[in-house]
Amino acid sequence: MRRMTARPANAHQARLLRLLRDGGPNSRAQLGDQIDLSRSKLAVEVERLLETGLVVADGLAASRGGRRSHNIRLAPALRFLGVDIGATSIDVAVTNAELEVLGHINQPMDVREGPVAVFEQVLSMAAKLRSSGLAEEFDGAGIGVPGPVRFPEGVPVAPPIMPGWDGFPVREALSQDLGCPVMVDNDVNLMAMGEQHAGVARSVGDFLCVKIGTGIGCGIVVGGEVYRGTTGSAGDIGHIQAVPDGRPCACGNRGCLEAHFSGAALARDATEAAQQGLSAELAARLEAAGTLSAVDVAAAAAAGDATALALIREGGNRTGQVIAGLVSFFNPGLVVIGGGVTGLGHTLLAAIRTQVYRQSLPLATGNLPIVLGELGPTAGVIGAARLISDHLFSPA
Amino acid sequence: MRRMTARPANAHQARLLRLLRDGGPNSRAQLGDQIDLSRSKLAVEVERLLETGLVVADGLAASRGGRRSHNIRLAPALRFLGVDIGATSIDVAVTNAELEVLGHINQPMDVREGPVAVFEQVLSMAAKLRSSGLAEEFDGAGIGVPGPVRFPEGVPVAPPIMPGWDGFPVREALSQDLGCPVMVDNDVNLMAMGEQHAGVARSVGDFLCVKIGTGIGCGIVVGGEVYRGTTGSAGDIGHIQAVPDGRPCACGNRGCLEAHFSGAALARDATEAAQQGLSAELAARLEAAGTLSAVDVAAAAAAGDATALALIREGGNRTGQVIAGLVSFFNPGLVVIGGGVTGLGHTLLAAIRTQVYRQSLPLATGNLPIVLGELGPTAGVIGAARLISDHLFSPA
DNA sequence: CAACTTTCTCCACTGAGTGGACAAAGAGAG
DNA sequence: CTCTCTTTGTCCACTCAGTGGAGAAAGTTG
Repeated sequence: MRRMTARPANAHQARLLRLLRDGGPNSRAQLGDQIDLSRSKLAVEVERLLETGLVVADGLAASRGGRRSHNIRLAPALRFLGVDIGATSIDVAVTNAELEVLGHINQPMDVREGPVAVFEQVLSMAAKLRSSGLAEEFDGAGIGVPGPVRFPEGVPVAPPIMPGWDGFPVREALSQDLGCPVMVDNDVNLMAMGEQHAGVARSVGDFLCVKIGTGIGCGIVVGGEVYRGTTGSAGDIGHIQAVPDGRPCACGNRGCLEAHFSGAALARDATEAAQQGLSAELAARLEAAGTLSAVDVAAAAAAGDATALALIREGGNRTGQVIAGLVSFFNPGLVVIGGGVTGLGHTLLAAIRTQVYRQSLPLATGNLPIVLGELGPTAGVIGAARLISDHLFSPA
Repeated sequence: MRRMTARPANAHQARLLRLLRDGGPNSRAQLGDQIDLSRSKLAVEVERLLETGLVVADGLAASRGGRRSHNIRLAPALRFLGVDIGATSIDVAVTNAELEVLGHINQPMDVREGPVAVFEQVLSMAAKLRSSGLAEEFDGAGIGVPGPVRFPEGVPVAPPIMPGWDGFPVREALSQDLGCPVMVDNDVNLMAMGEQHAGVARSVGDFLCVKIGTGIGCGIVVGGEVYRGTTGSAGDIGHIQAVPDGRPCACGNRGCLEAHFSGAALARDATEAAQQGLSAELAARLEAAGTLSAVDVAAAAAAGDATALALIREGGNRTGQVIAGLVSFFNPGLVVIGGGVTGLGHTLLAAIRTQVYRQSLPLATGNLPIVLGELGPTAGVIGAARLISDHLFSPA
């Protein structure tokens, strides 16, 4: 089953694998410039990696005025599977060892159906990708779930929106089914890793990645590493109080951010507004579809509907207030906004920025970019692939 | 001048020095159990440390059924200076290499007098400790200032309550004056390091340390290391909005936590209450002293004054709400409450606990102790000594 | 073809670290 | 007191990671 039987034997080899993953194919000489090793030692370690098959030398590069270099690259047949389980859909992608997405499919789904039903879908999607010729087998898989995870074991804990998943051995089950190593993490953390690897957060050490979808979560990256907290629930900002004595939330409290702004809350507020006759635009869409979603609000806003715009702005203000607090506390070098609601675009971003720049101190905001994620739905799957590759490209 | 000329030559030696600092005197055999080195190699490194004089072997320990062991300990003459500059007072202490406080003095002061005047006081306090025979010279000094610091350079940046300190080269100036290496940090971070080294936070990897004094700040420890943020302002929670459209704050905004609860805010509110005739107890104290401070409120509360208790409770609730948000976000393993206002004791702690346990999700609070710091004013100076010893006990 | 670059390989040498043998020094049993 | 066992510390030969220099291989430029 499992194909990538070899693992780097020491820290040098792990380092080399990551350099090749992040920097693409390279000559020995170029690798030598990026790693603190003599040419001799480097050659030895590369040789060993070639023996294991993790790395191949294919062809000669063009000369740069001297002897032509051998191109060293990660084994081109290596394949990682990235799975991003949201509240209402599944994303599955195949990547090569450089974490480039070779194929990506998406399906609607409801997490509340429980892990067994969801895994069936994931496996059939993986099979579909495999049968399309993108991969024979997978060398590793990363998977994100929309709730807190006990990271070392790869098991969800007390996930509010995923009844039936509590304690389910996701890592072990999927590893059995796929016949390869698996790592599990919170979906928000994977989005952060994705934007860090291939998106807006490259070369930023400390940043926050706020994902606004059905719920709201926040990935925290400290010194280039995802911070998960003591019990794996770090970044769970959806239940921070945004409005004193505000709307009741599913968690039992009142005024939680998530109760006031999220995909679900926005749909609810838009429906209310339509029923109260506040917006002809929204009412028409409700009439047509029978139900409203965040996408409808985005469309209405794009069409210039004042009510829709006001809803987005208010939600952005709430979110911005909470983020302002987090910025004061955490002093990040970057804030990334992502998730399904980014379809709301710059109206949302402007509202968030206004609040943060107004409320936080200049020292924290002076040089703080607040930007939309640039990878969209691929952030999660790339992050998932990166998670497992980080694991496999570390000393055994 | 400088006495501790030697520094550990490699990571092993640094590790050994820290083991001896944190675990006290030890035999070679016991050290071997705590470090991943063969006895032979260990003996070599210990021998080298003995040669440098950083470490001494004095006497034999009692036998445990075999050959008696030599006691290896850090040079008993090593002395660190810990300085904690608050808004209204200075704490200075001398410690030995194990960071035990040998002498500690405190003086009232006003940071707004500027760095030159304050440093004069610090130096005279240090001289006093020296002349009392506790130290001949200092091998290193750590200093905490009540504002953000550019850590690598040891320079305060844009400190709101310390006009005149912005950009002042604290590290370099003090190093010149004392003739020893100096490290500078935010006072709150030092308090966190102190409680981590010798207080309630031993053996906790991720925790928050909230210091409520003239202002409010929060030390953040991630994986045993202080997290300082991108510009050194991490943990600056005093200006998180606690009350929408609340009291005006010195920073220009409204409703900042610090404007509603802090030593200064409490004094102001108590004075108002006394003048409005809400509390005979507070009015009497105001009459007697001409002015009220947080200490008066604490005393009135201890005497059972309802108004004072209400003020403390309300402040605790505000603070607790903010901390609840931080707990959701950061998912710490411990929250420590410290600073001058801890004199308010369990009324304050109870209010904070109530808010946090009520508002944050069970997964984050399930096993979360919220406790008062156990070191009081020595936390800062111990943290300062630890800061410089961490620096000196690292490979050169 | 000569001169110069760049890349890669080979090899002798250094030095960190290991593990086992053994010496030193004590406790406890008979 | 002697013998055995335990604990601590020292010594030494050996392994292996890593270095740096010499030089071969394979180009470009003039």
